[in-house]
Amino acid sequence: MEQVKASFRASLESALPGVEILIERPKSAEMGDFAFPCFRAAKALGRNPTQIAQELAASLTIQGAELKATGPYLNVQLRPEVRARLLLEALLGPTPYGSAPAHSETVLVEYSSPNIAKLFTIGHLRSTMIGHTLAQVNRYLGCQVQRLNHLGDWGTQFGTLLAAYTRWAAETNPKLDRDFDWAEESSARRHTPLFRLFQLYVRFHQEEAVHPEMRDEARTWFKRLEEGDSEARRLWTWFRQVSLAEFQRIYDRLGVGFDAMDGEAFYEDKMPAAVQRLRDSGLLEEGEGGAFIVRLEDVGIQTPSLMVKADGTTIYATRDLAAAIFRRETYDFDRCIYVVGSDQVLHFQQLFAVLGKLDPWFQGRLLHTPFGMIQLPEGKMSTRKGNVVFLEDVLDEAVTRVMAIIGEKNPDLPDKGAVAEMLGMGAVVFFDALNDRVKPITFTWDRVIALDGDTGPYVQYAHARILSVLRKAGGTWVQKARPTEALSPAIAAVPYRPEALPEDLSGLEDPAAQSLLFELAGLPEAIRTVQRENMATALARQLLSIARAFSAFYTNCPILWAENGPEVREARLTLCVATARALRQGLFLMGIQAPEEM
RNA sequence: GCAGCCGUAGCUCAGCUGGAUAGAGCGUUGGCCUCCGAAGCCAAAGGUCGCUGGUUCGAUUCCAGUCGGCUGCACCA
Repeated sequence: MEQVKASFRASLESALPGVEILIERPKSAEMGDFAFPCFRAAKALGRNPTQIAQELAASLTIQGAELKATGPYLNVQLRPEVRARLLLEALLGPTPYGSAPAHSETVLVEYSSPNIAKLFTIGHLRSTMIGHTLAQVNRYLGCQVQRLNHLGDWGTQFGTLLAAYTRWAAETNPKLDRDFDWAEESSARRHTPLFRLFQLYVRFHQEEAVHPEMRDEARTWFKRLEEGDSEARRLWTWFRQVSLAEFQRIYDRLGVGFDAMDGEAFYEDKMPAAVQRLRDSGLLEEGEGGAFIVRLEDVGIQTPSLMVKADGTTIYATRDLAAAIFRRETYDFDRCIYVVGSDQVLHFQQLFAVLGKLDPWFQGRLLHTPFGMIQLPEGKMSTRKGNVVFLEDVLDEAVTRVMAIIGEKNPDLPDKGAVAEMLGMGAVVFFDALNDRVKPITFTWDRVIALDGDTGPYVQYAHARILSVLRKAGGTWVQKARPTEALSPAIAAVPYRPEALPEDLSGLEDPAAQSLLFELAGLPEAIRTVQRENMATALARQLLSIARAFSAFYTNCPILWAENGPEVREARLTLCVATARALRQGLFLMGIQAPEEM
């Protein structure tokens, strides 16, 4: 495939010296495999693009392909059997399709980053899954990736929690004691210590609205924590432990993992040095009320970055500063991607500006990939106010709905629970990836857990149907579509195993088969788009196109019919194997599993 | 007030660094299971791409302005 493109390019370069050659991918298989728009050439030569296309079509030749001038476009259309041969060779041949050689670029992805002592809401899904996909795709494309979970385990919010706990823990619920065995009741989420802590947190904010003086109480507690007060530290450690146990269960369900879980507290002892560096470089100035700030007007940011509060304590900007400096020393990274909501764009602009002033090394290496918030139909979600949708409720509801459908359509399915879990996660996670990450999402159950149409289960269904055909085909067909080892979140790619191709591929001349091949050809580019744009949309959409093309192929081209002859059967089964692998690989990069039956 | 993001079919959204008839899903209407899984397939209807200018051979895409919506604007994260 790539050789054909290269030879097309070479022919064009010799025919049109001095003209920049940009080869595009046509919109559909009927137009061809490669397209050369002649507009630039026309401008450079001062001639009519349609005429140029016609002349080129007449004068050039490409082995195994037809050159067609369609208006101002010069299209290369491979002969069906050549196209099938080249693409299957690329998909199943000795070299994994679309992979890139490993290179030394080190990419850090900071994502998920939940706050300790709060429950995962549907809002946390976005950072977690976008980050996971970016980590997977960058690793797949050969980068050295470090997955960082910047836990929100420090800050004034802990003052709030400590104040709330010491005020009301005993009266609210005697069982919410520091010695409470959280494992005892962990099955009932609404009764876990984490949920009770969450309730205390909400209550404090409610009462604080009436009694503003309580705010000082929280601030004092945080100061005690920051100064190393033993009681504050002891409670903090317990809060953290309880929270992490809860978080881990959700990460396990989503198949998400991390290489480092250093939270904000980890950087606590690294902040003084960071602040001192700012001071030494003359960037730190005293602002209103005795706080210390870095002015950024000269780089177009009117709001200064506050680094030390008037009471001498730190702020999240200080911790992000220390974290970036630490990460430079630890990883010597080429890129650091912060997957954080779009409500924090200003914060990251400030942070990057401060770091850039402090050390030009940081310039161009830091990237904030913002994403839109999830809102409820009635407005913004607020943990403090308590009107939130918990992520685990959404995951559970998705699984429940899938179970109901399985009970109706495939009641004899073995291992229903595991399959329902894969499909439920698939629905929720795929939905998150489907659209541009910067756009806000209004949460409704039916949207987020849709199971028909452009959804994860649609792609999973196509995969399951392929496996069903391969099972019926017998022999080793199923093995060919299976990975060689169990998949885990720690690896970025489904293990690759080359396959020999049949001699005769005439069974793939049908337009539906050709169309499927065309969509499969688009997968590597979609994966590179994910890396370039730092969002999974292109990959999710390409998988849908492949699944759709497969469904059409499946209904139009009988695979197992004996009257077709063994050559046709083998060619179509081989295409099935290639499709199953592509779907499984693509879903896996997104953190979605593909069951063989559903 | 200043800054950023977003306005594409009834609804939810794609549209790849400007380019071939603007594409999907949901919903609506009508077809398709005595042959591989109907969680599916096929077809129809539905759009002056918010508005006005500008750049260009060519703008949904780039620029300016304008209207509408969302977000942020120092001691929360």
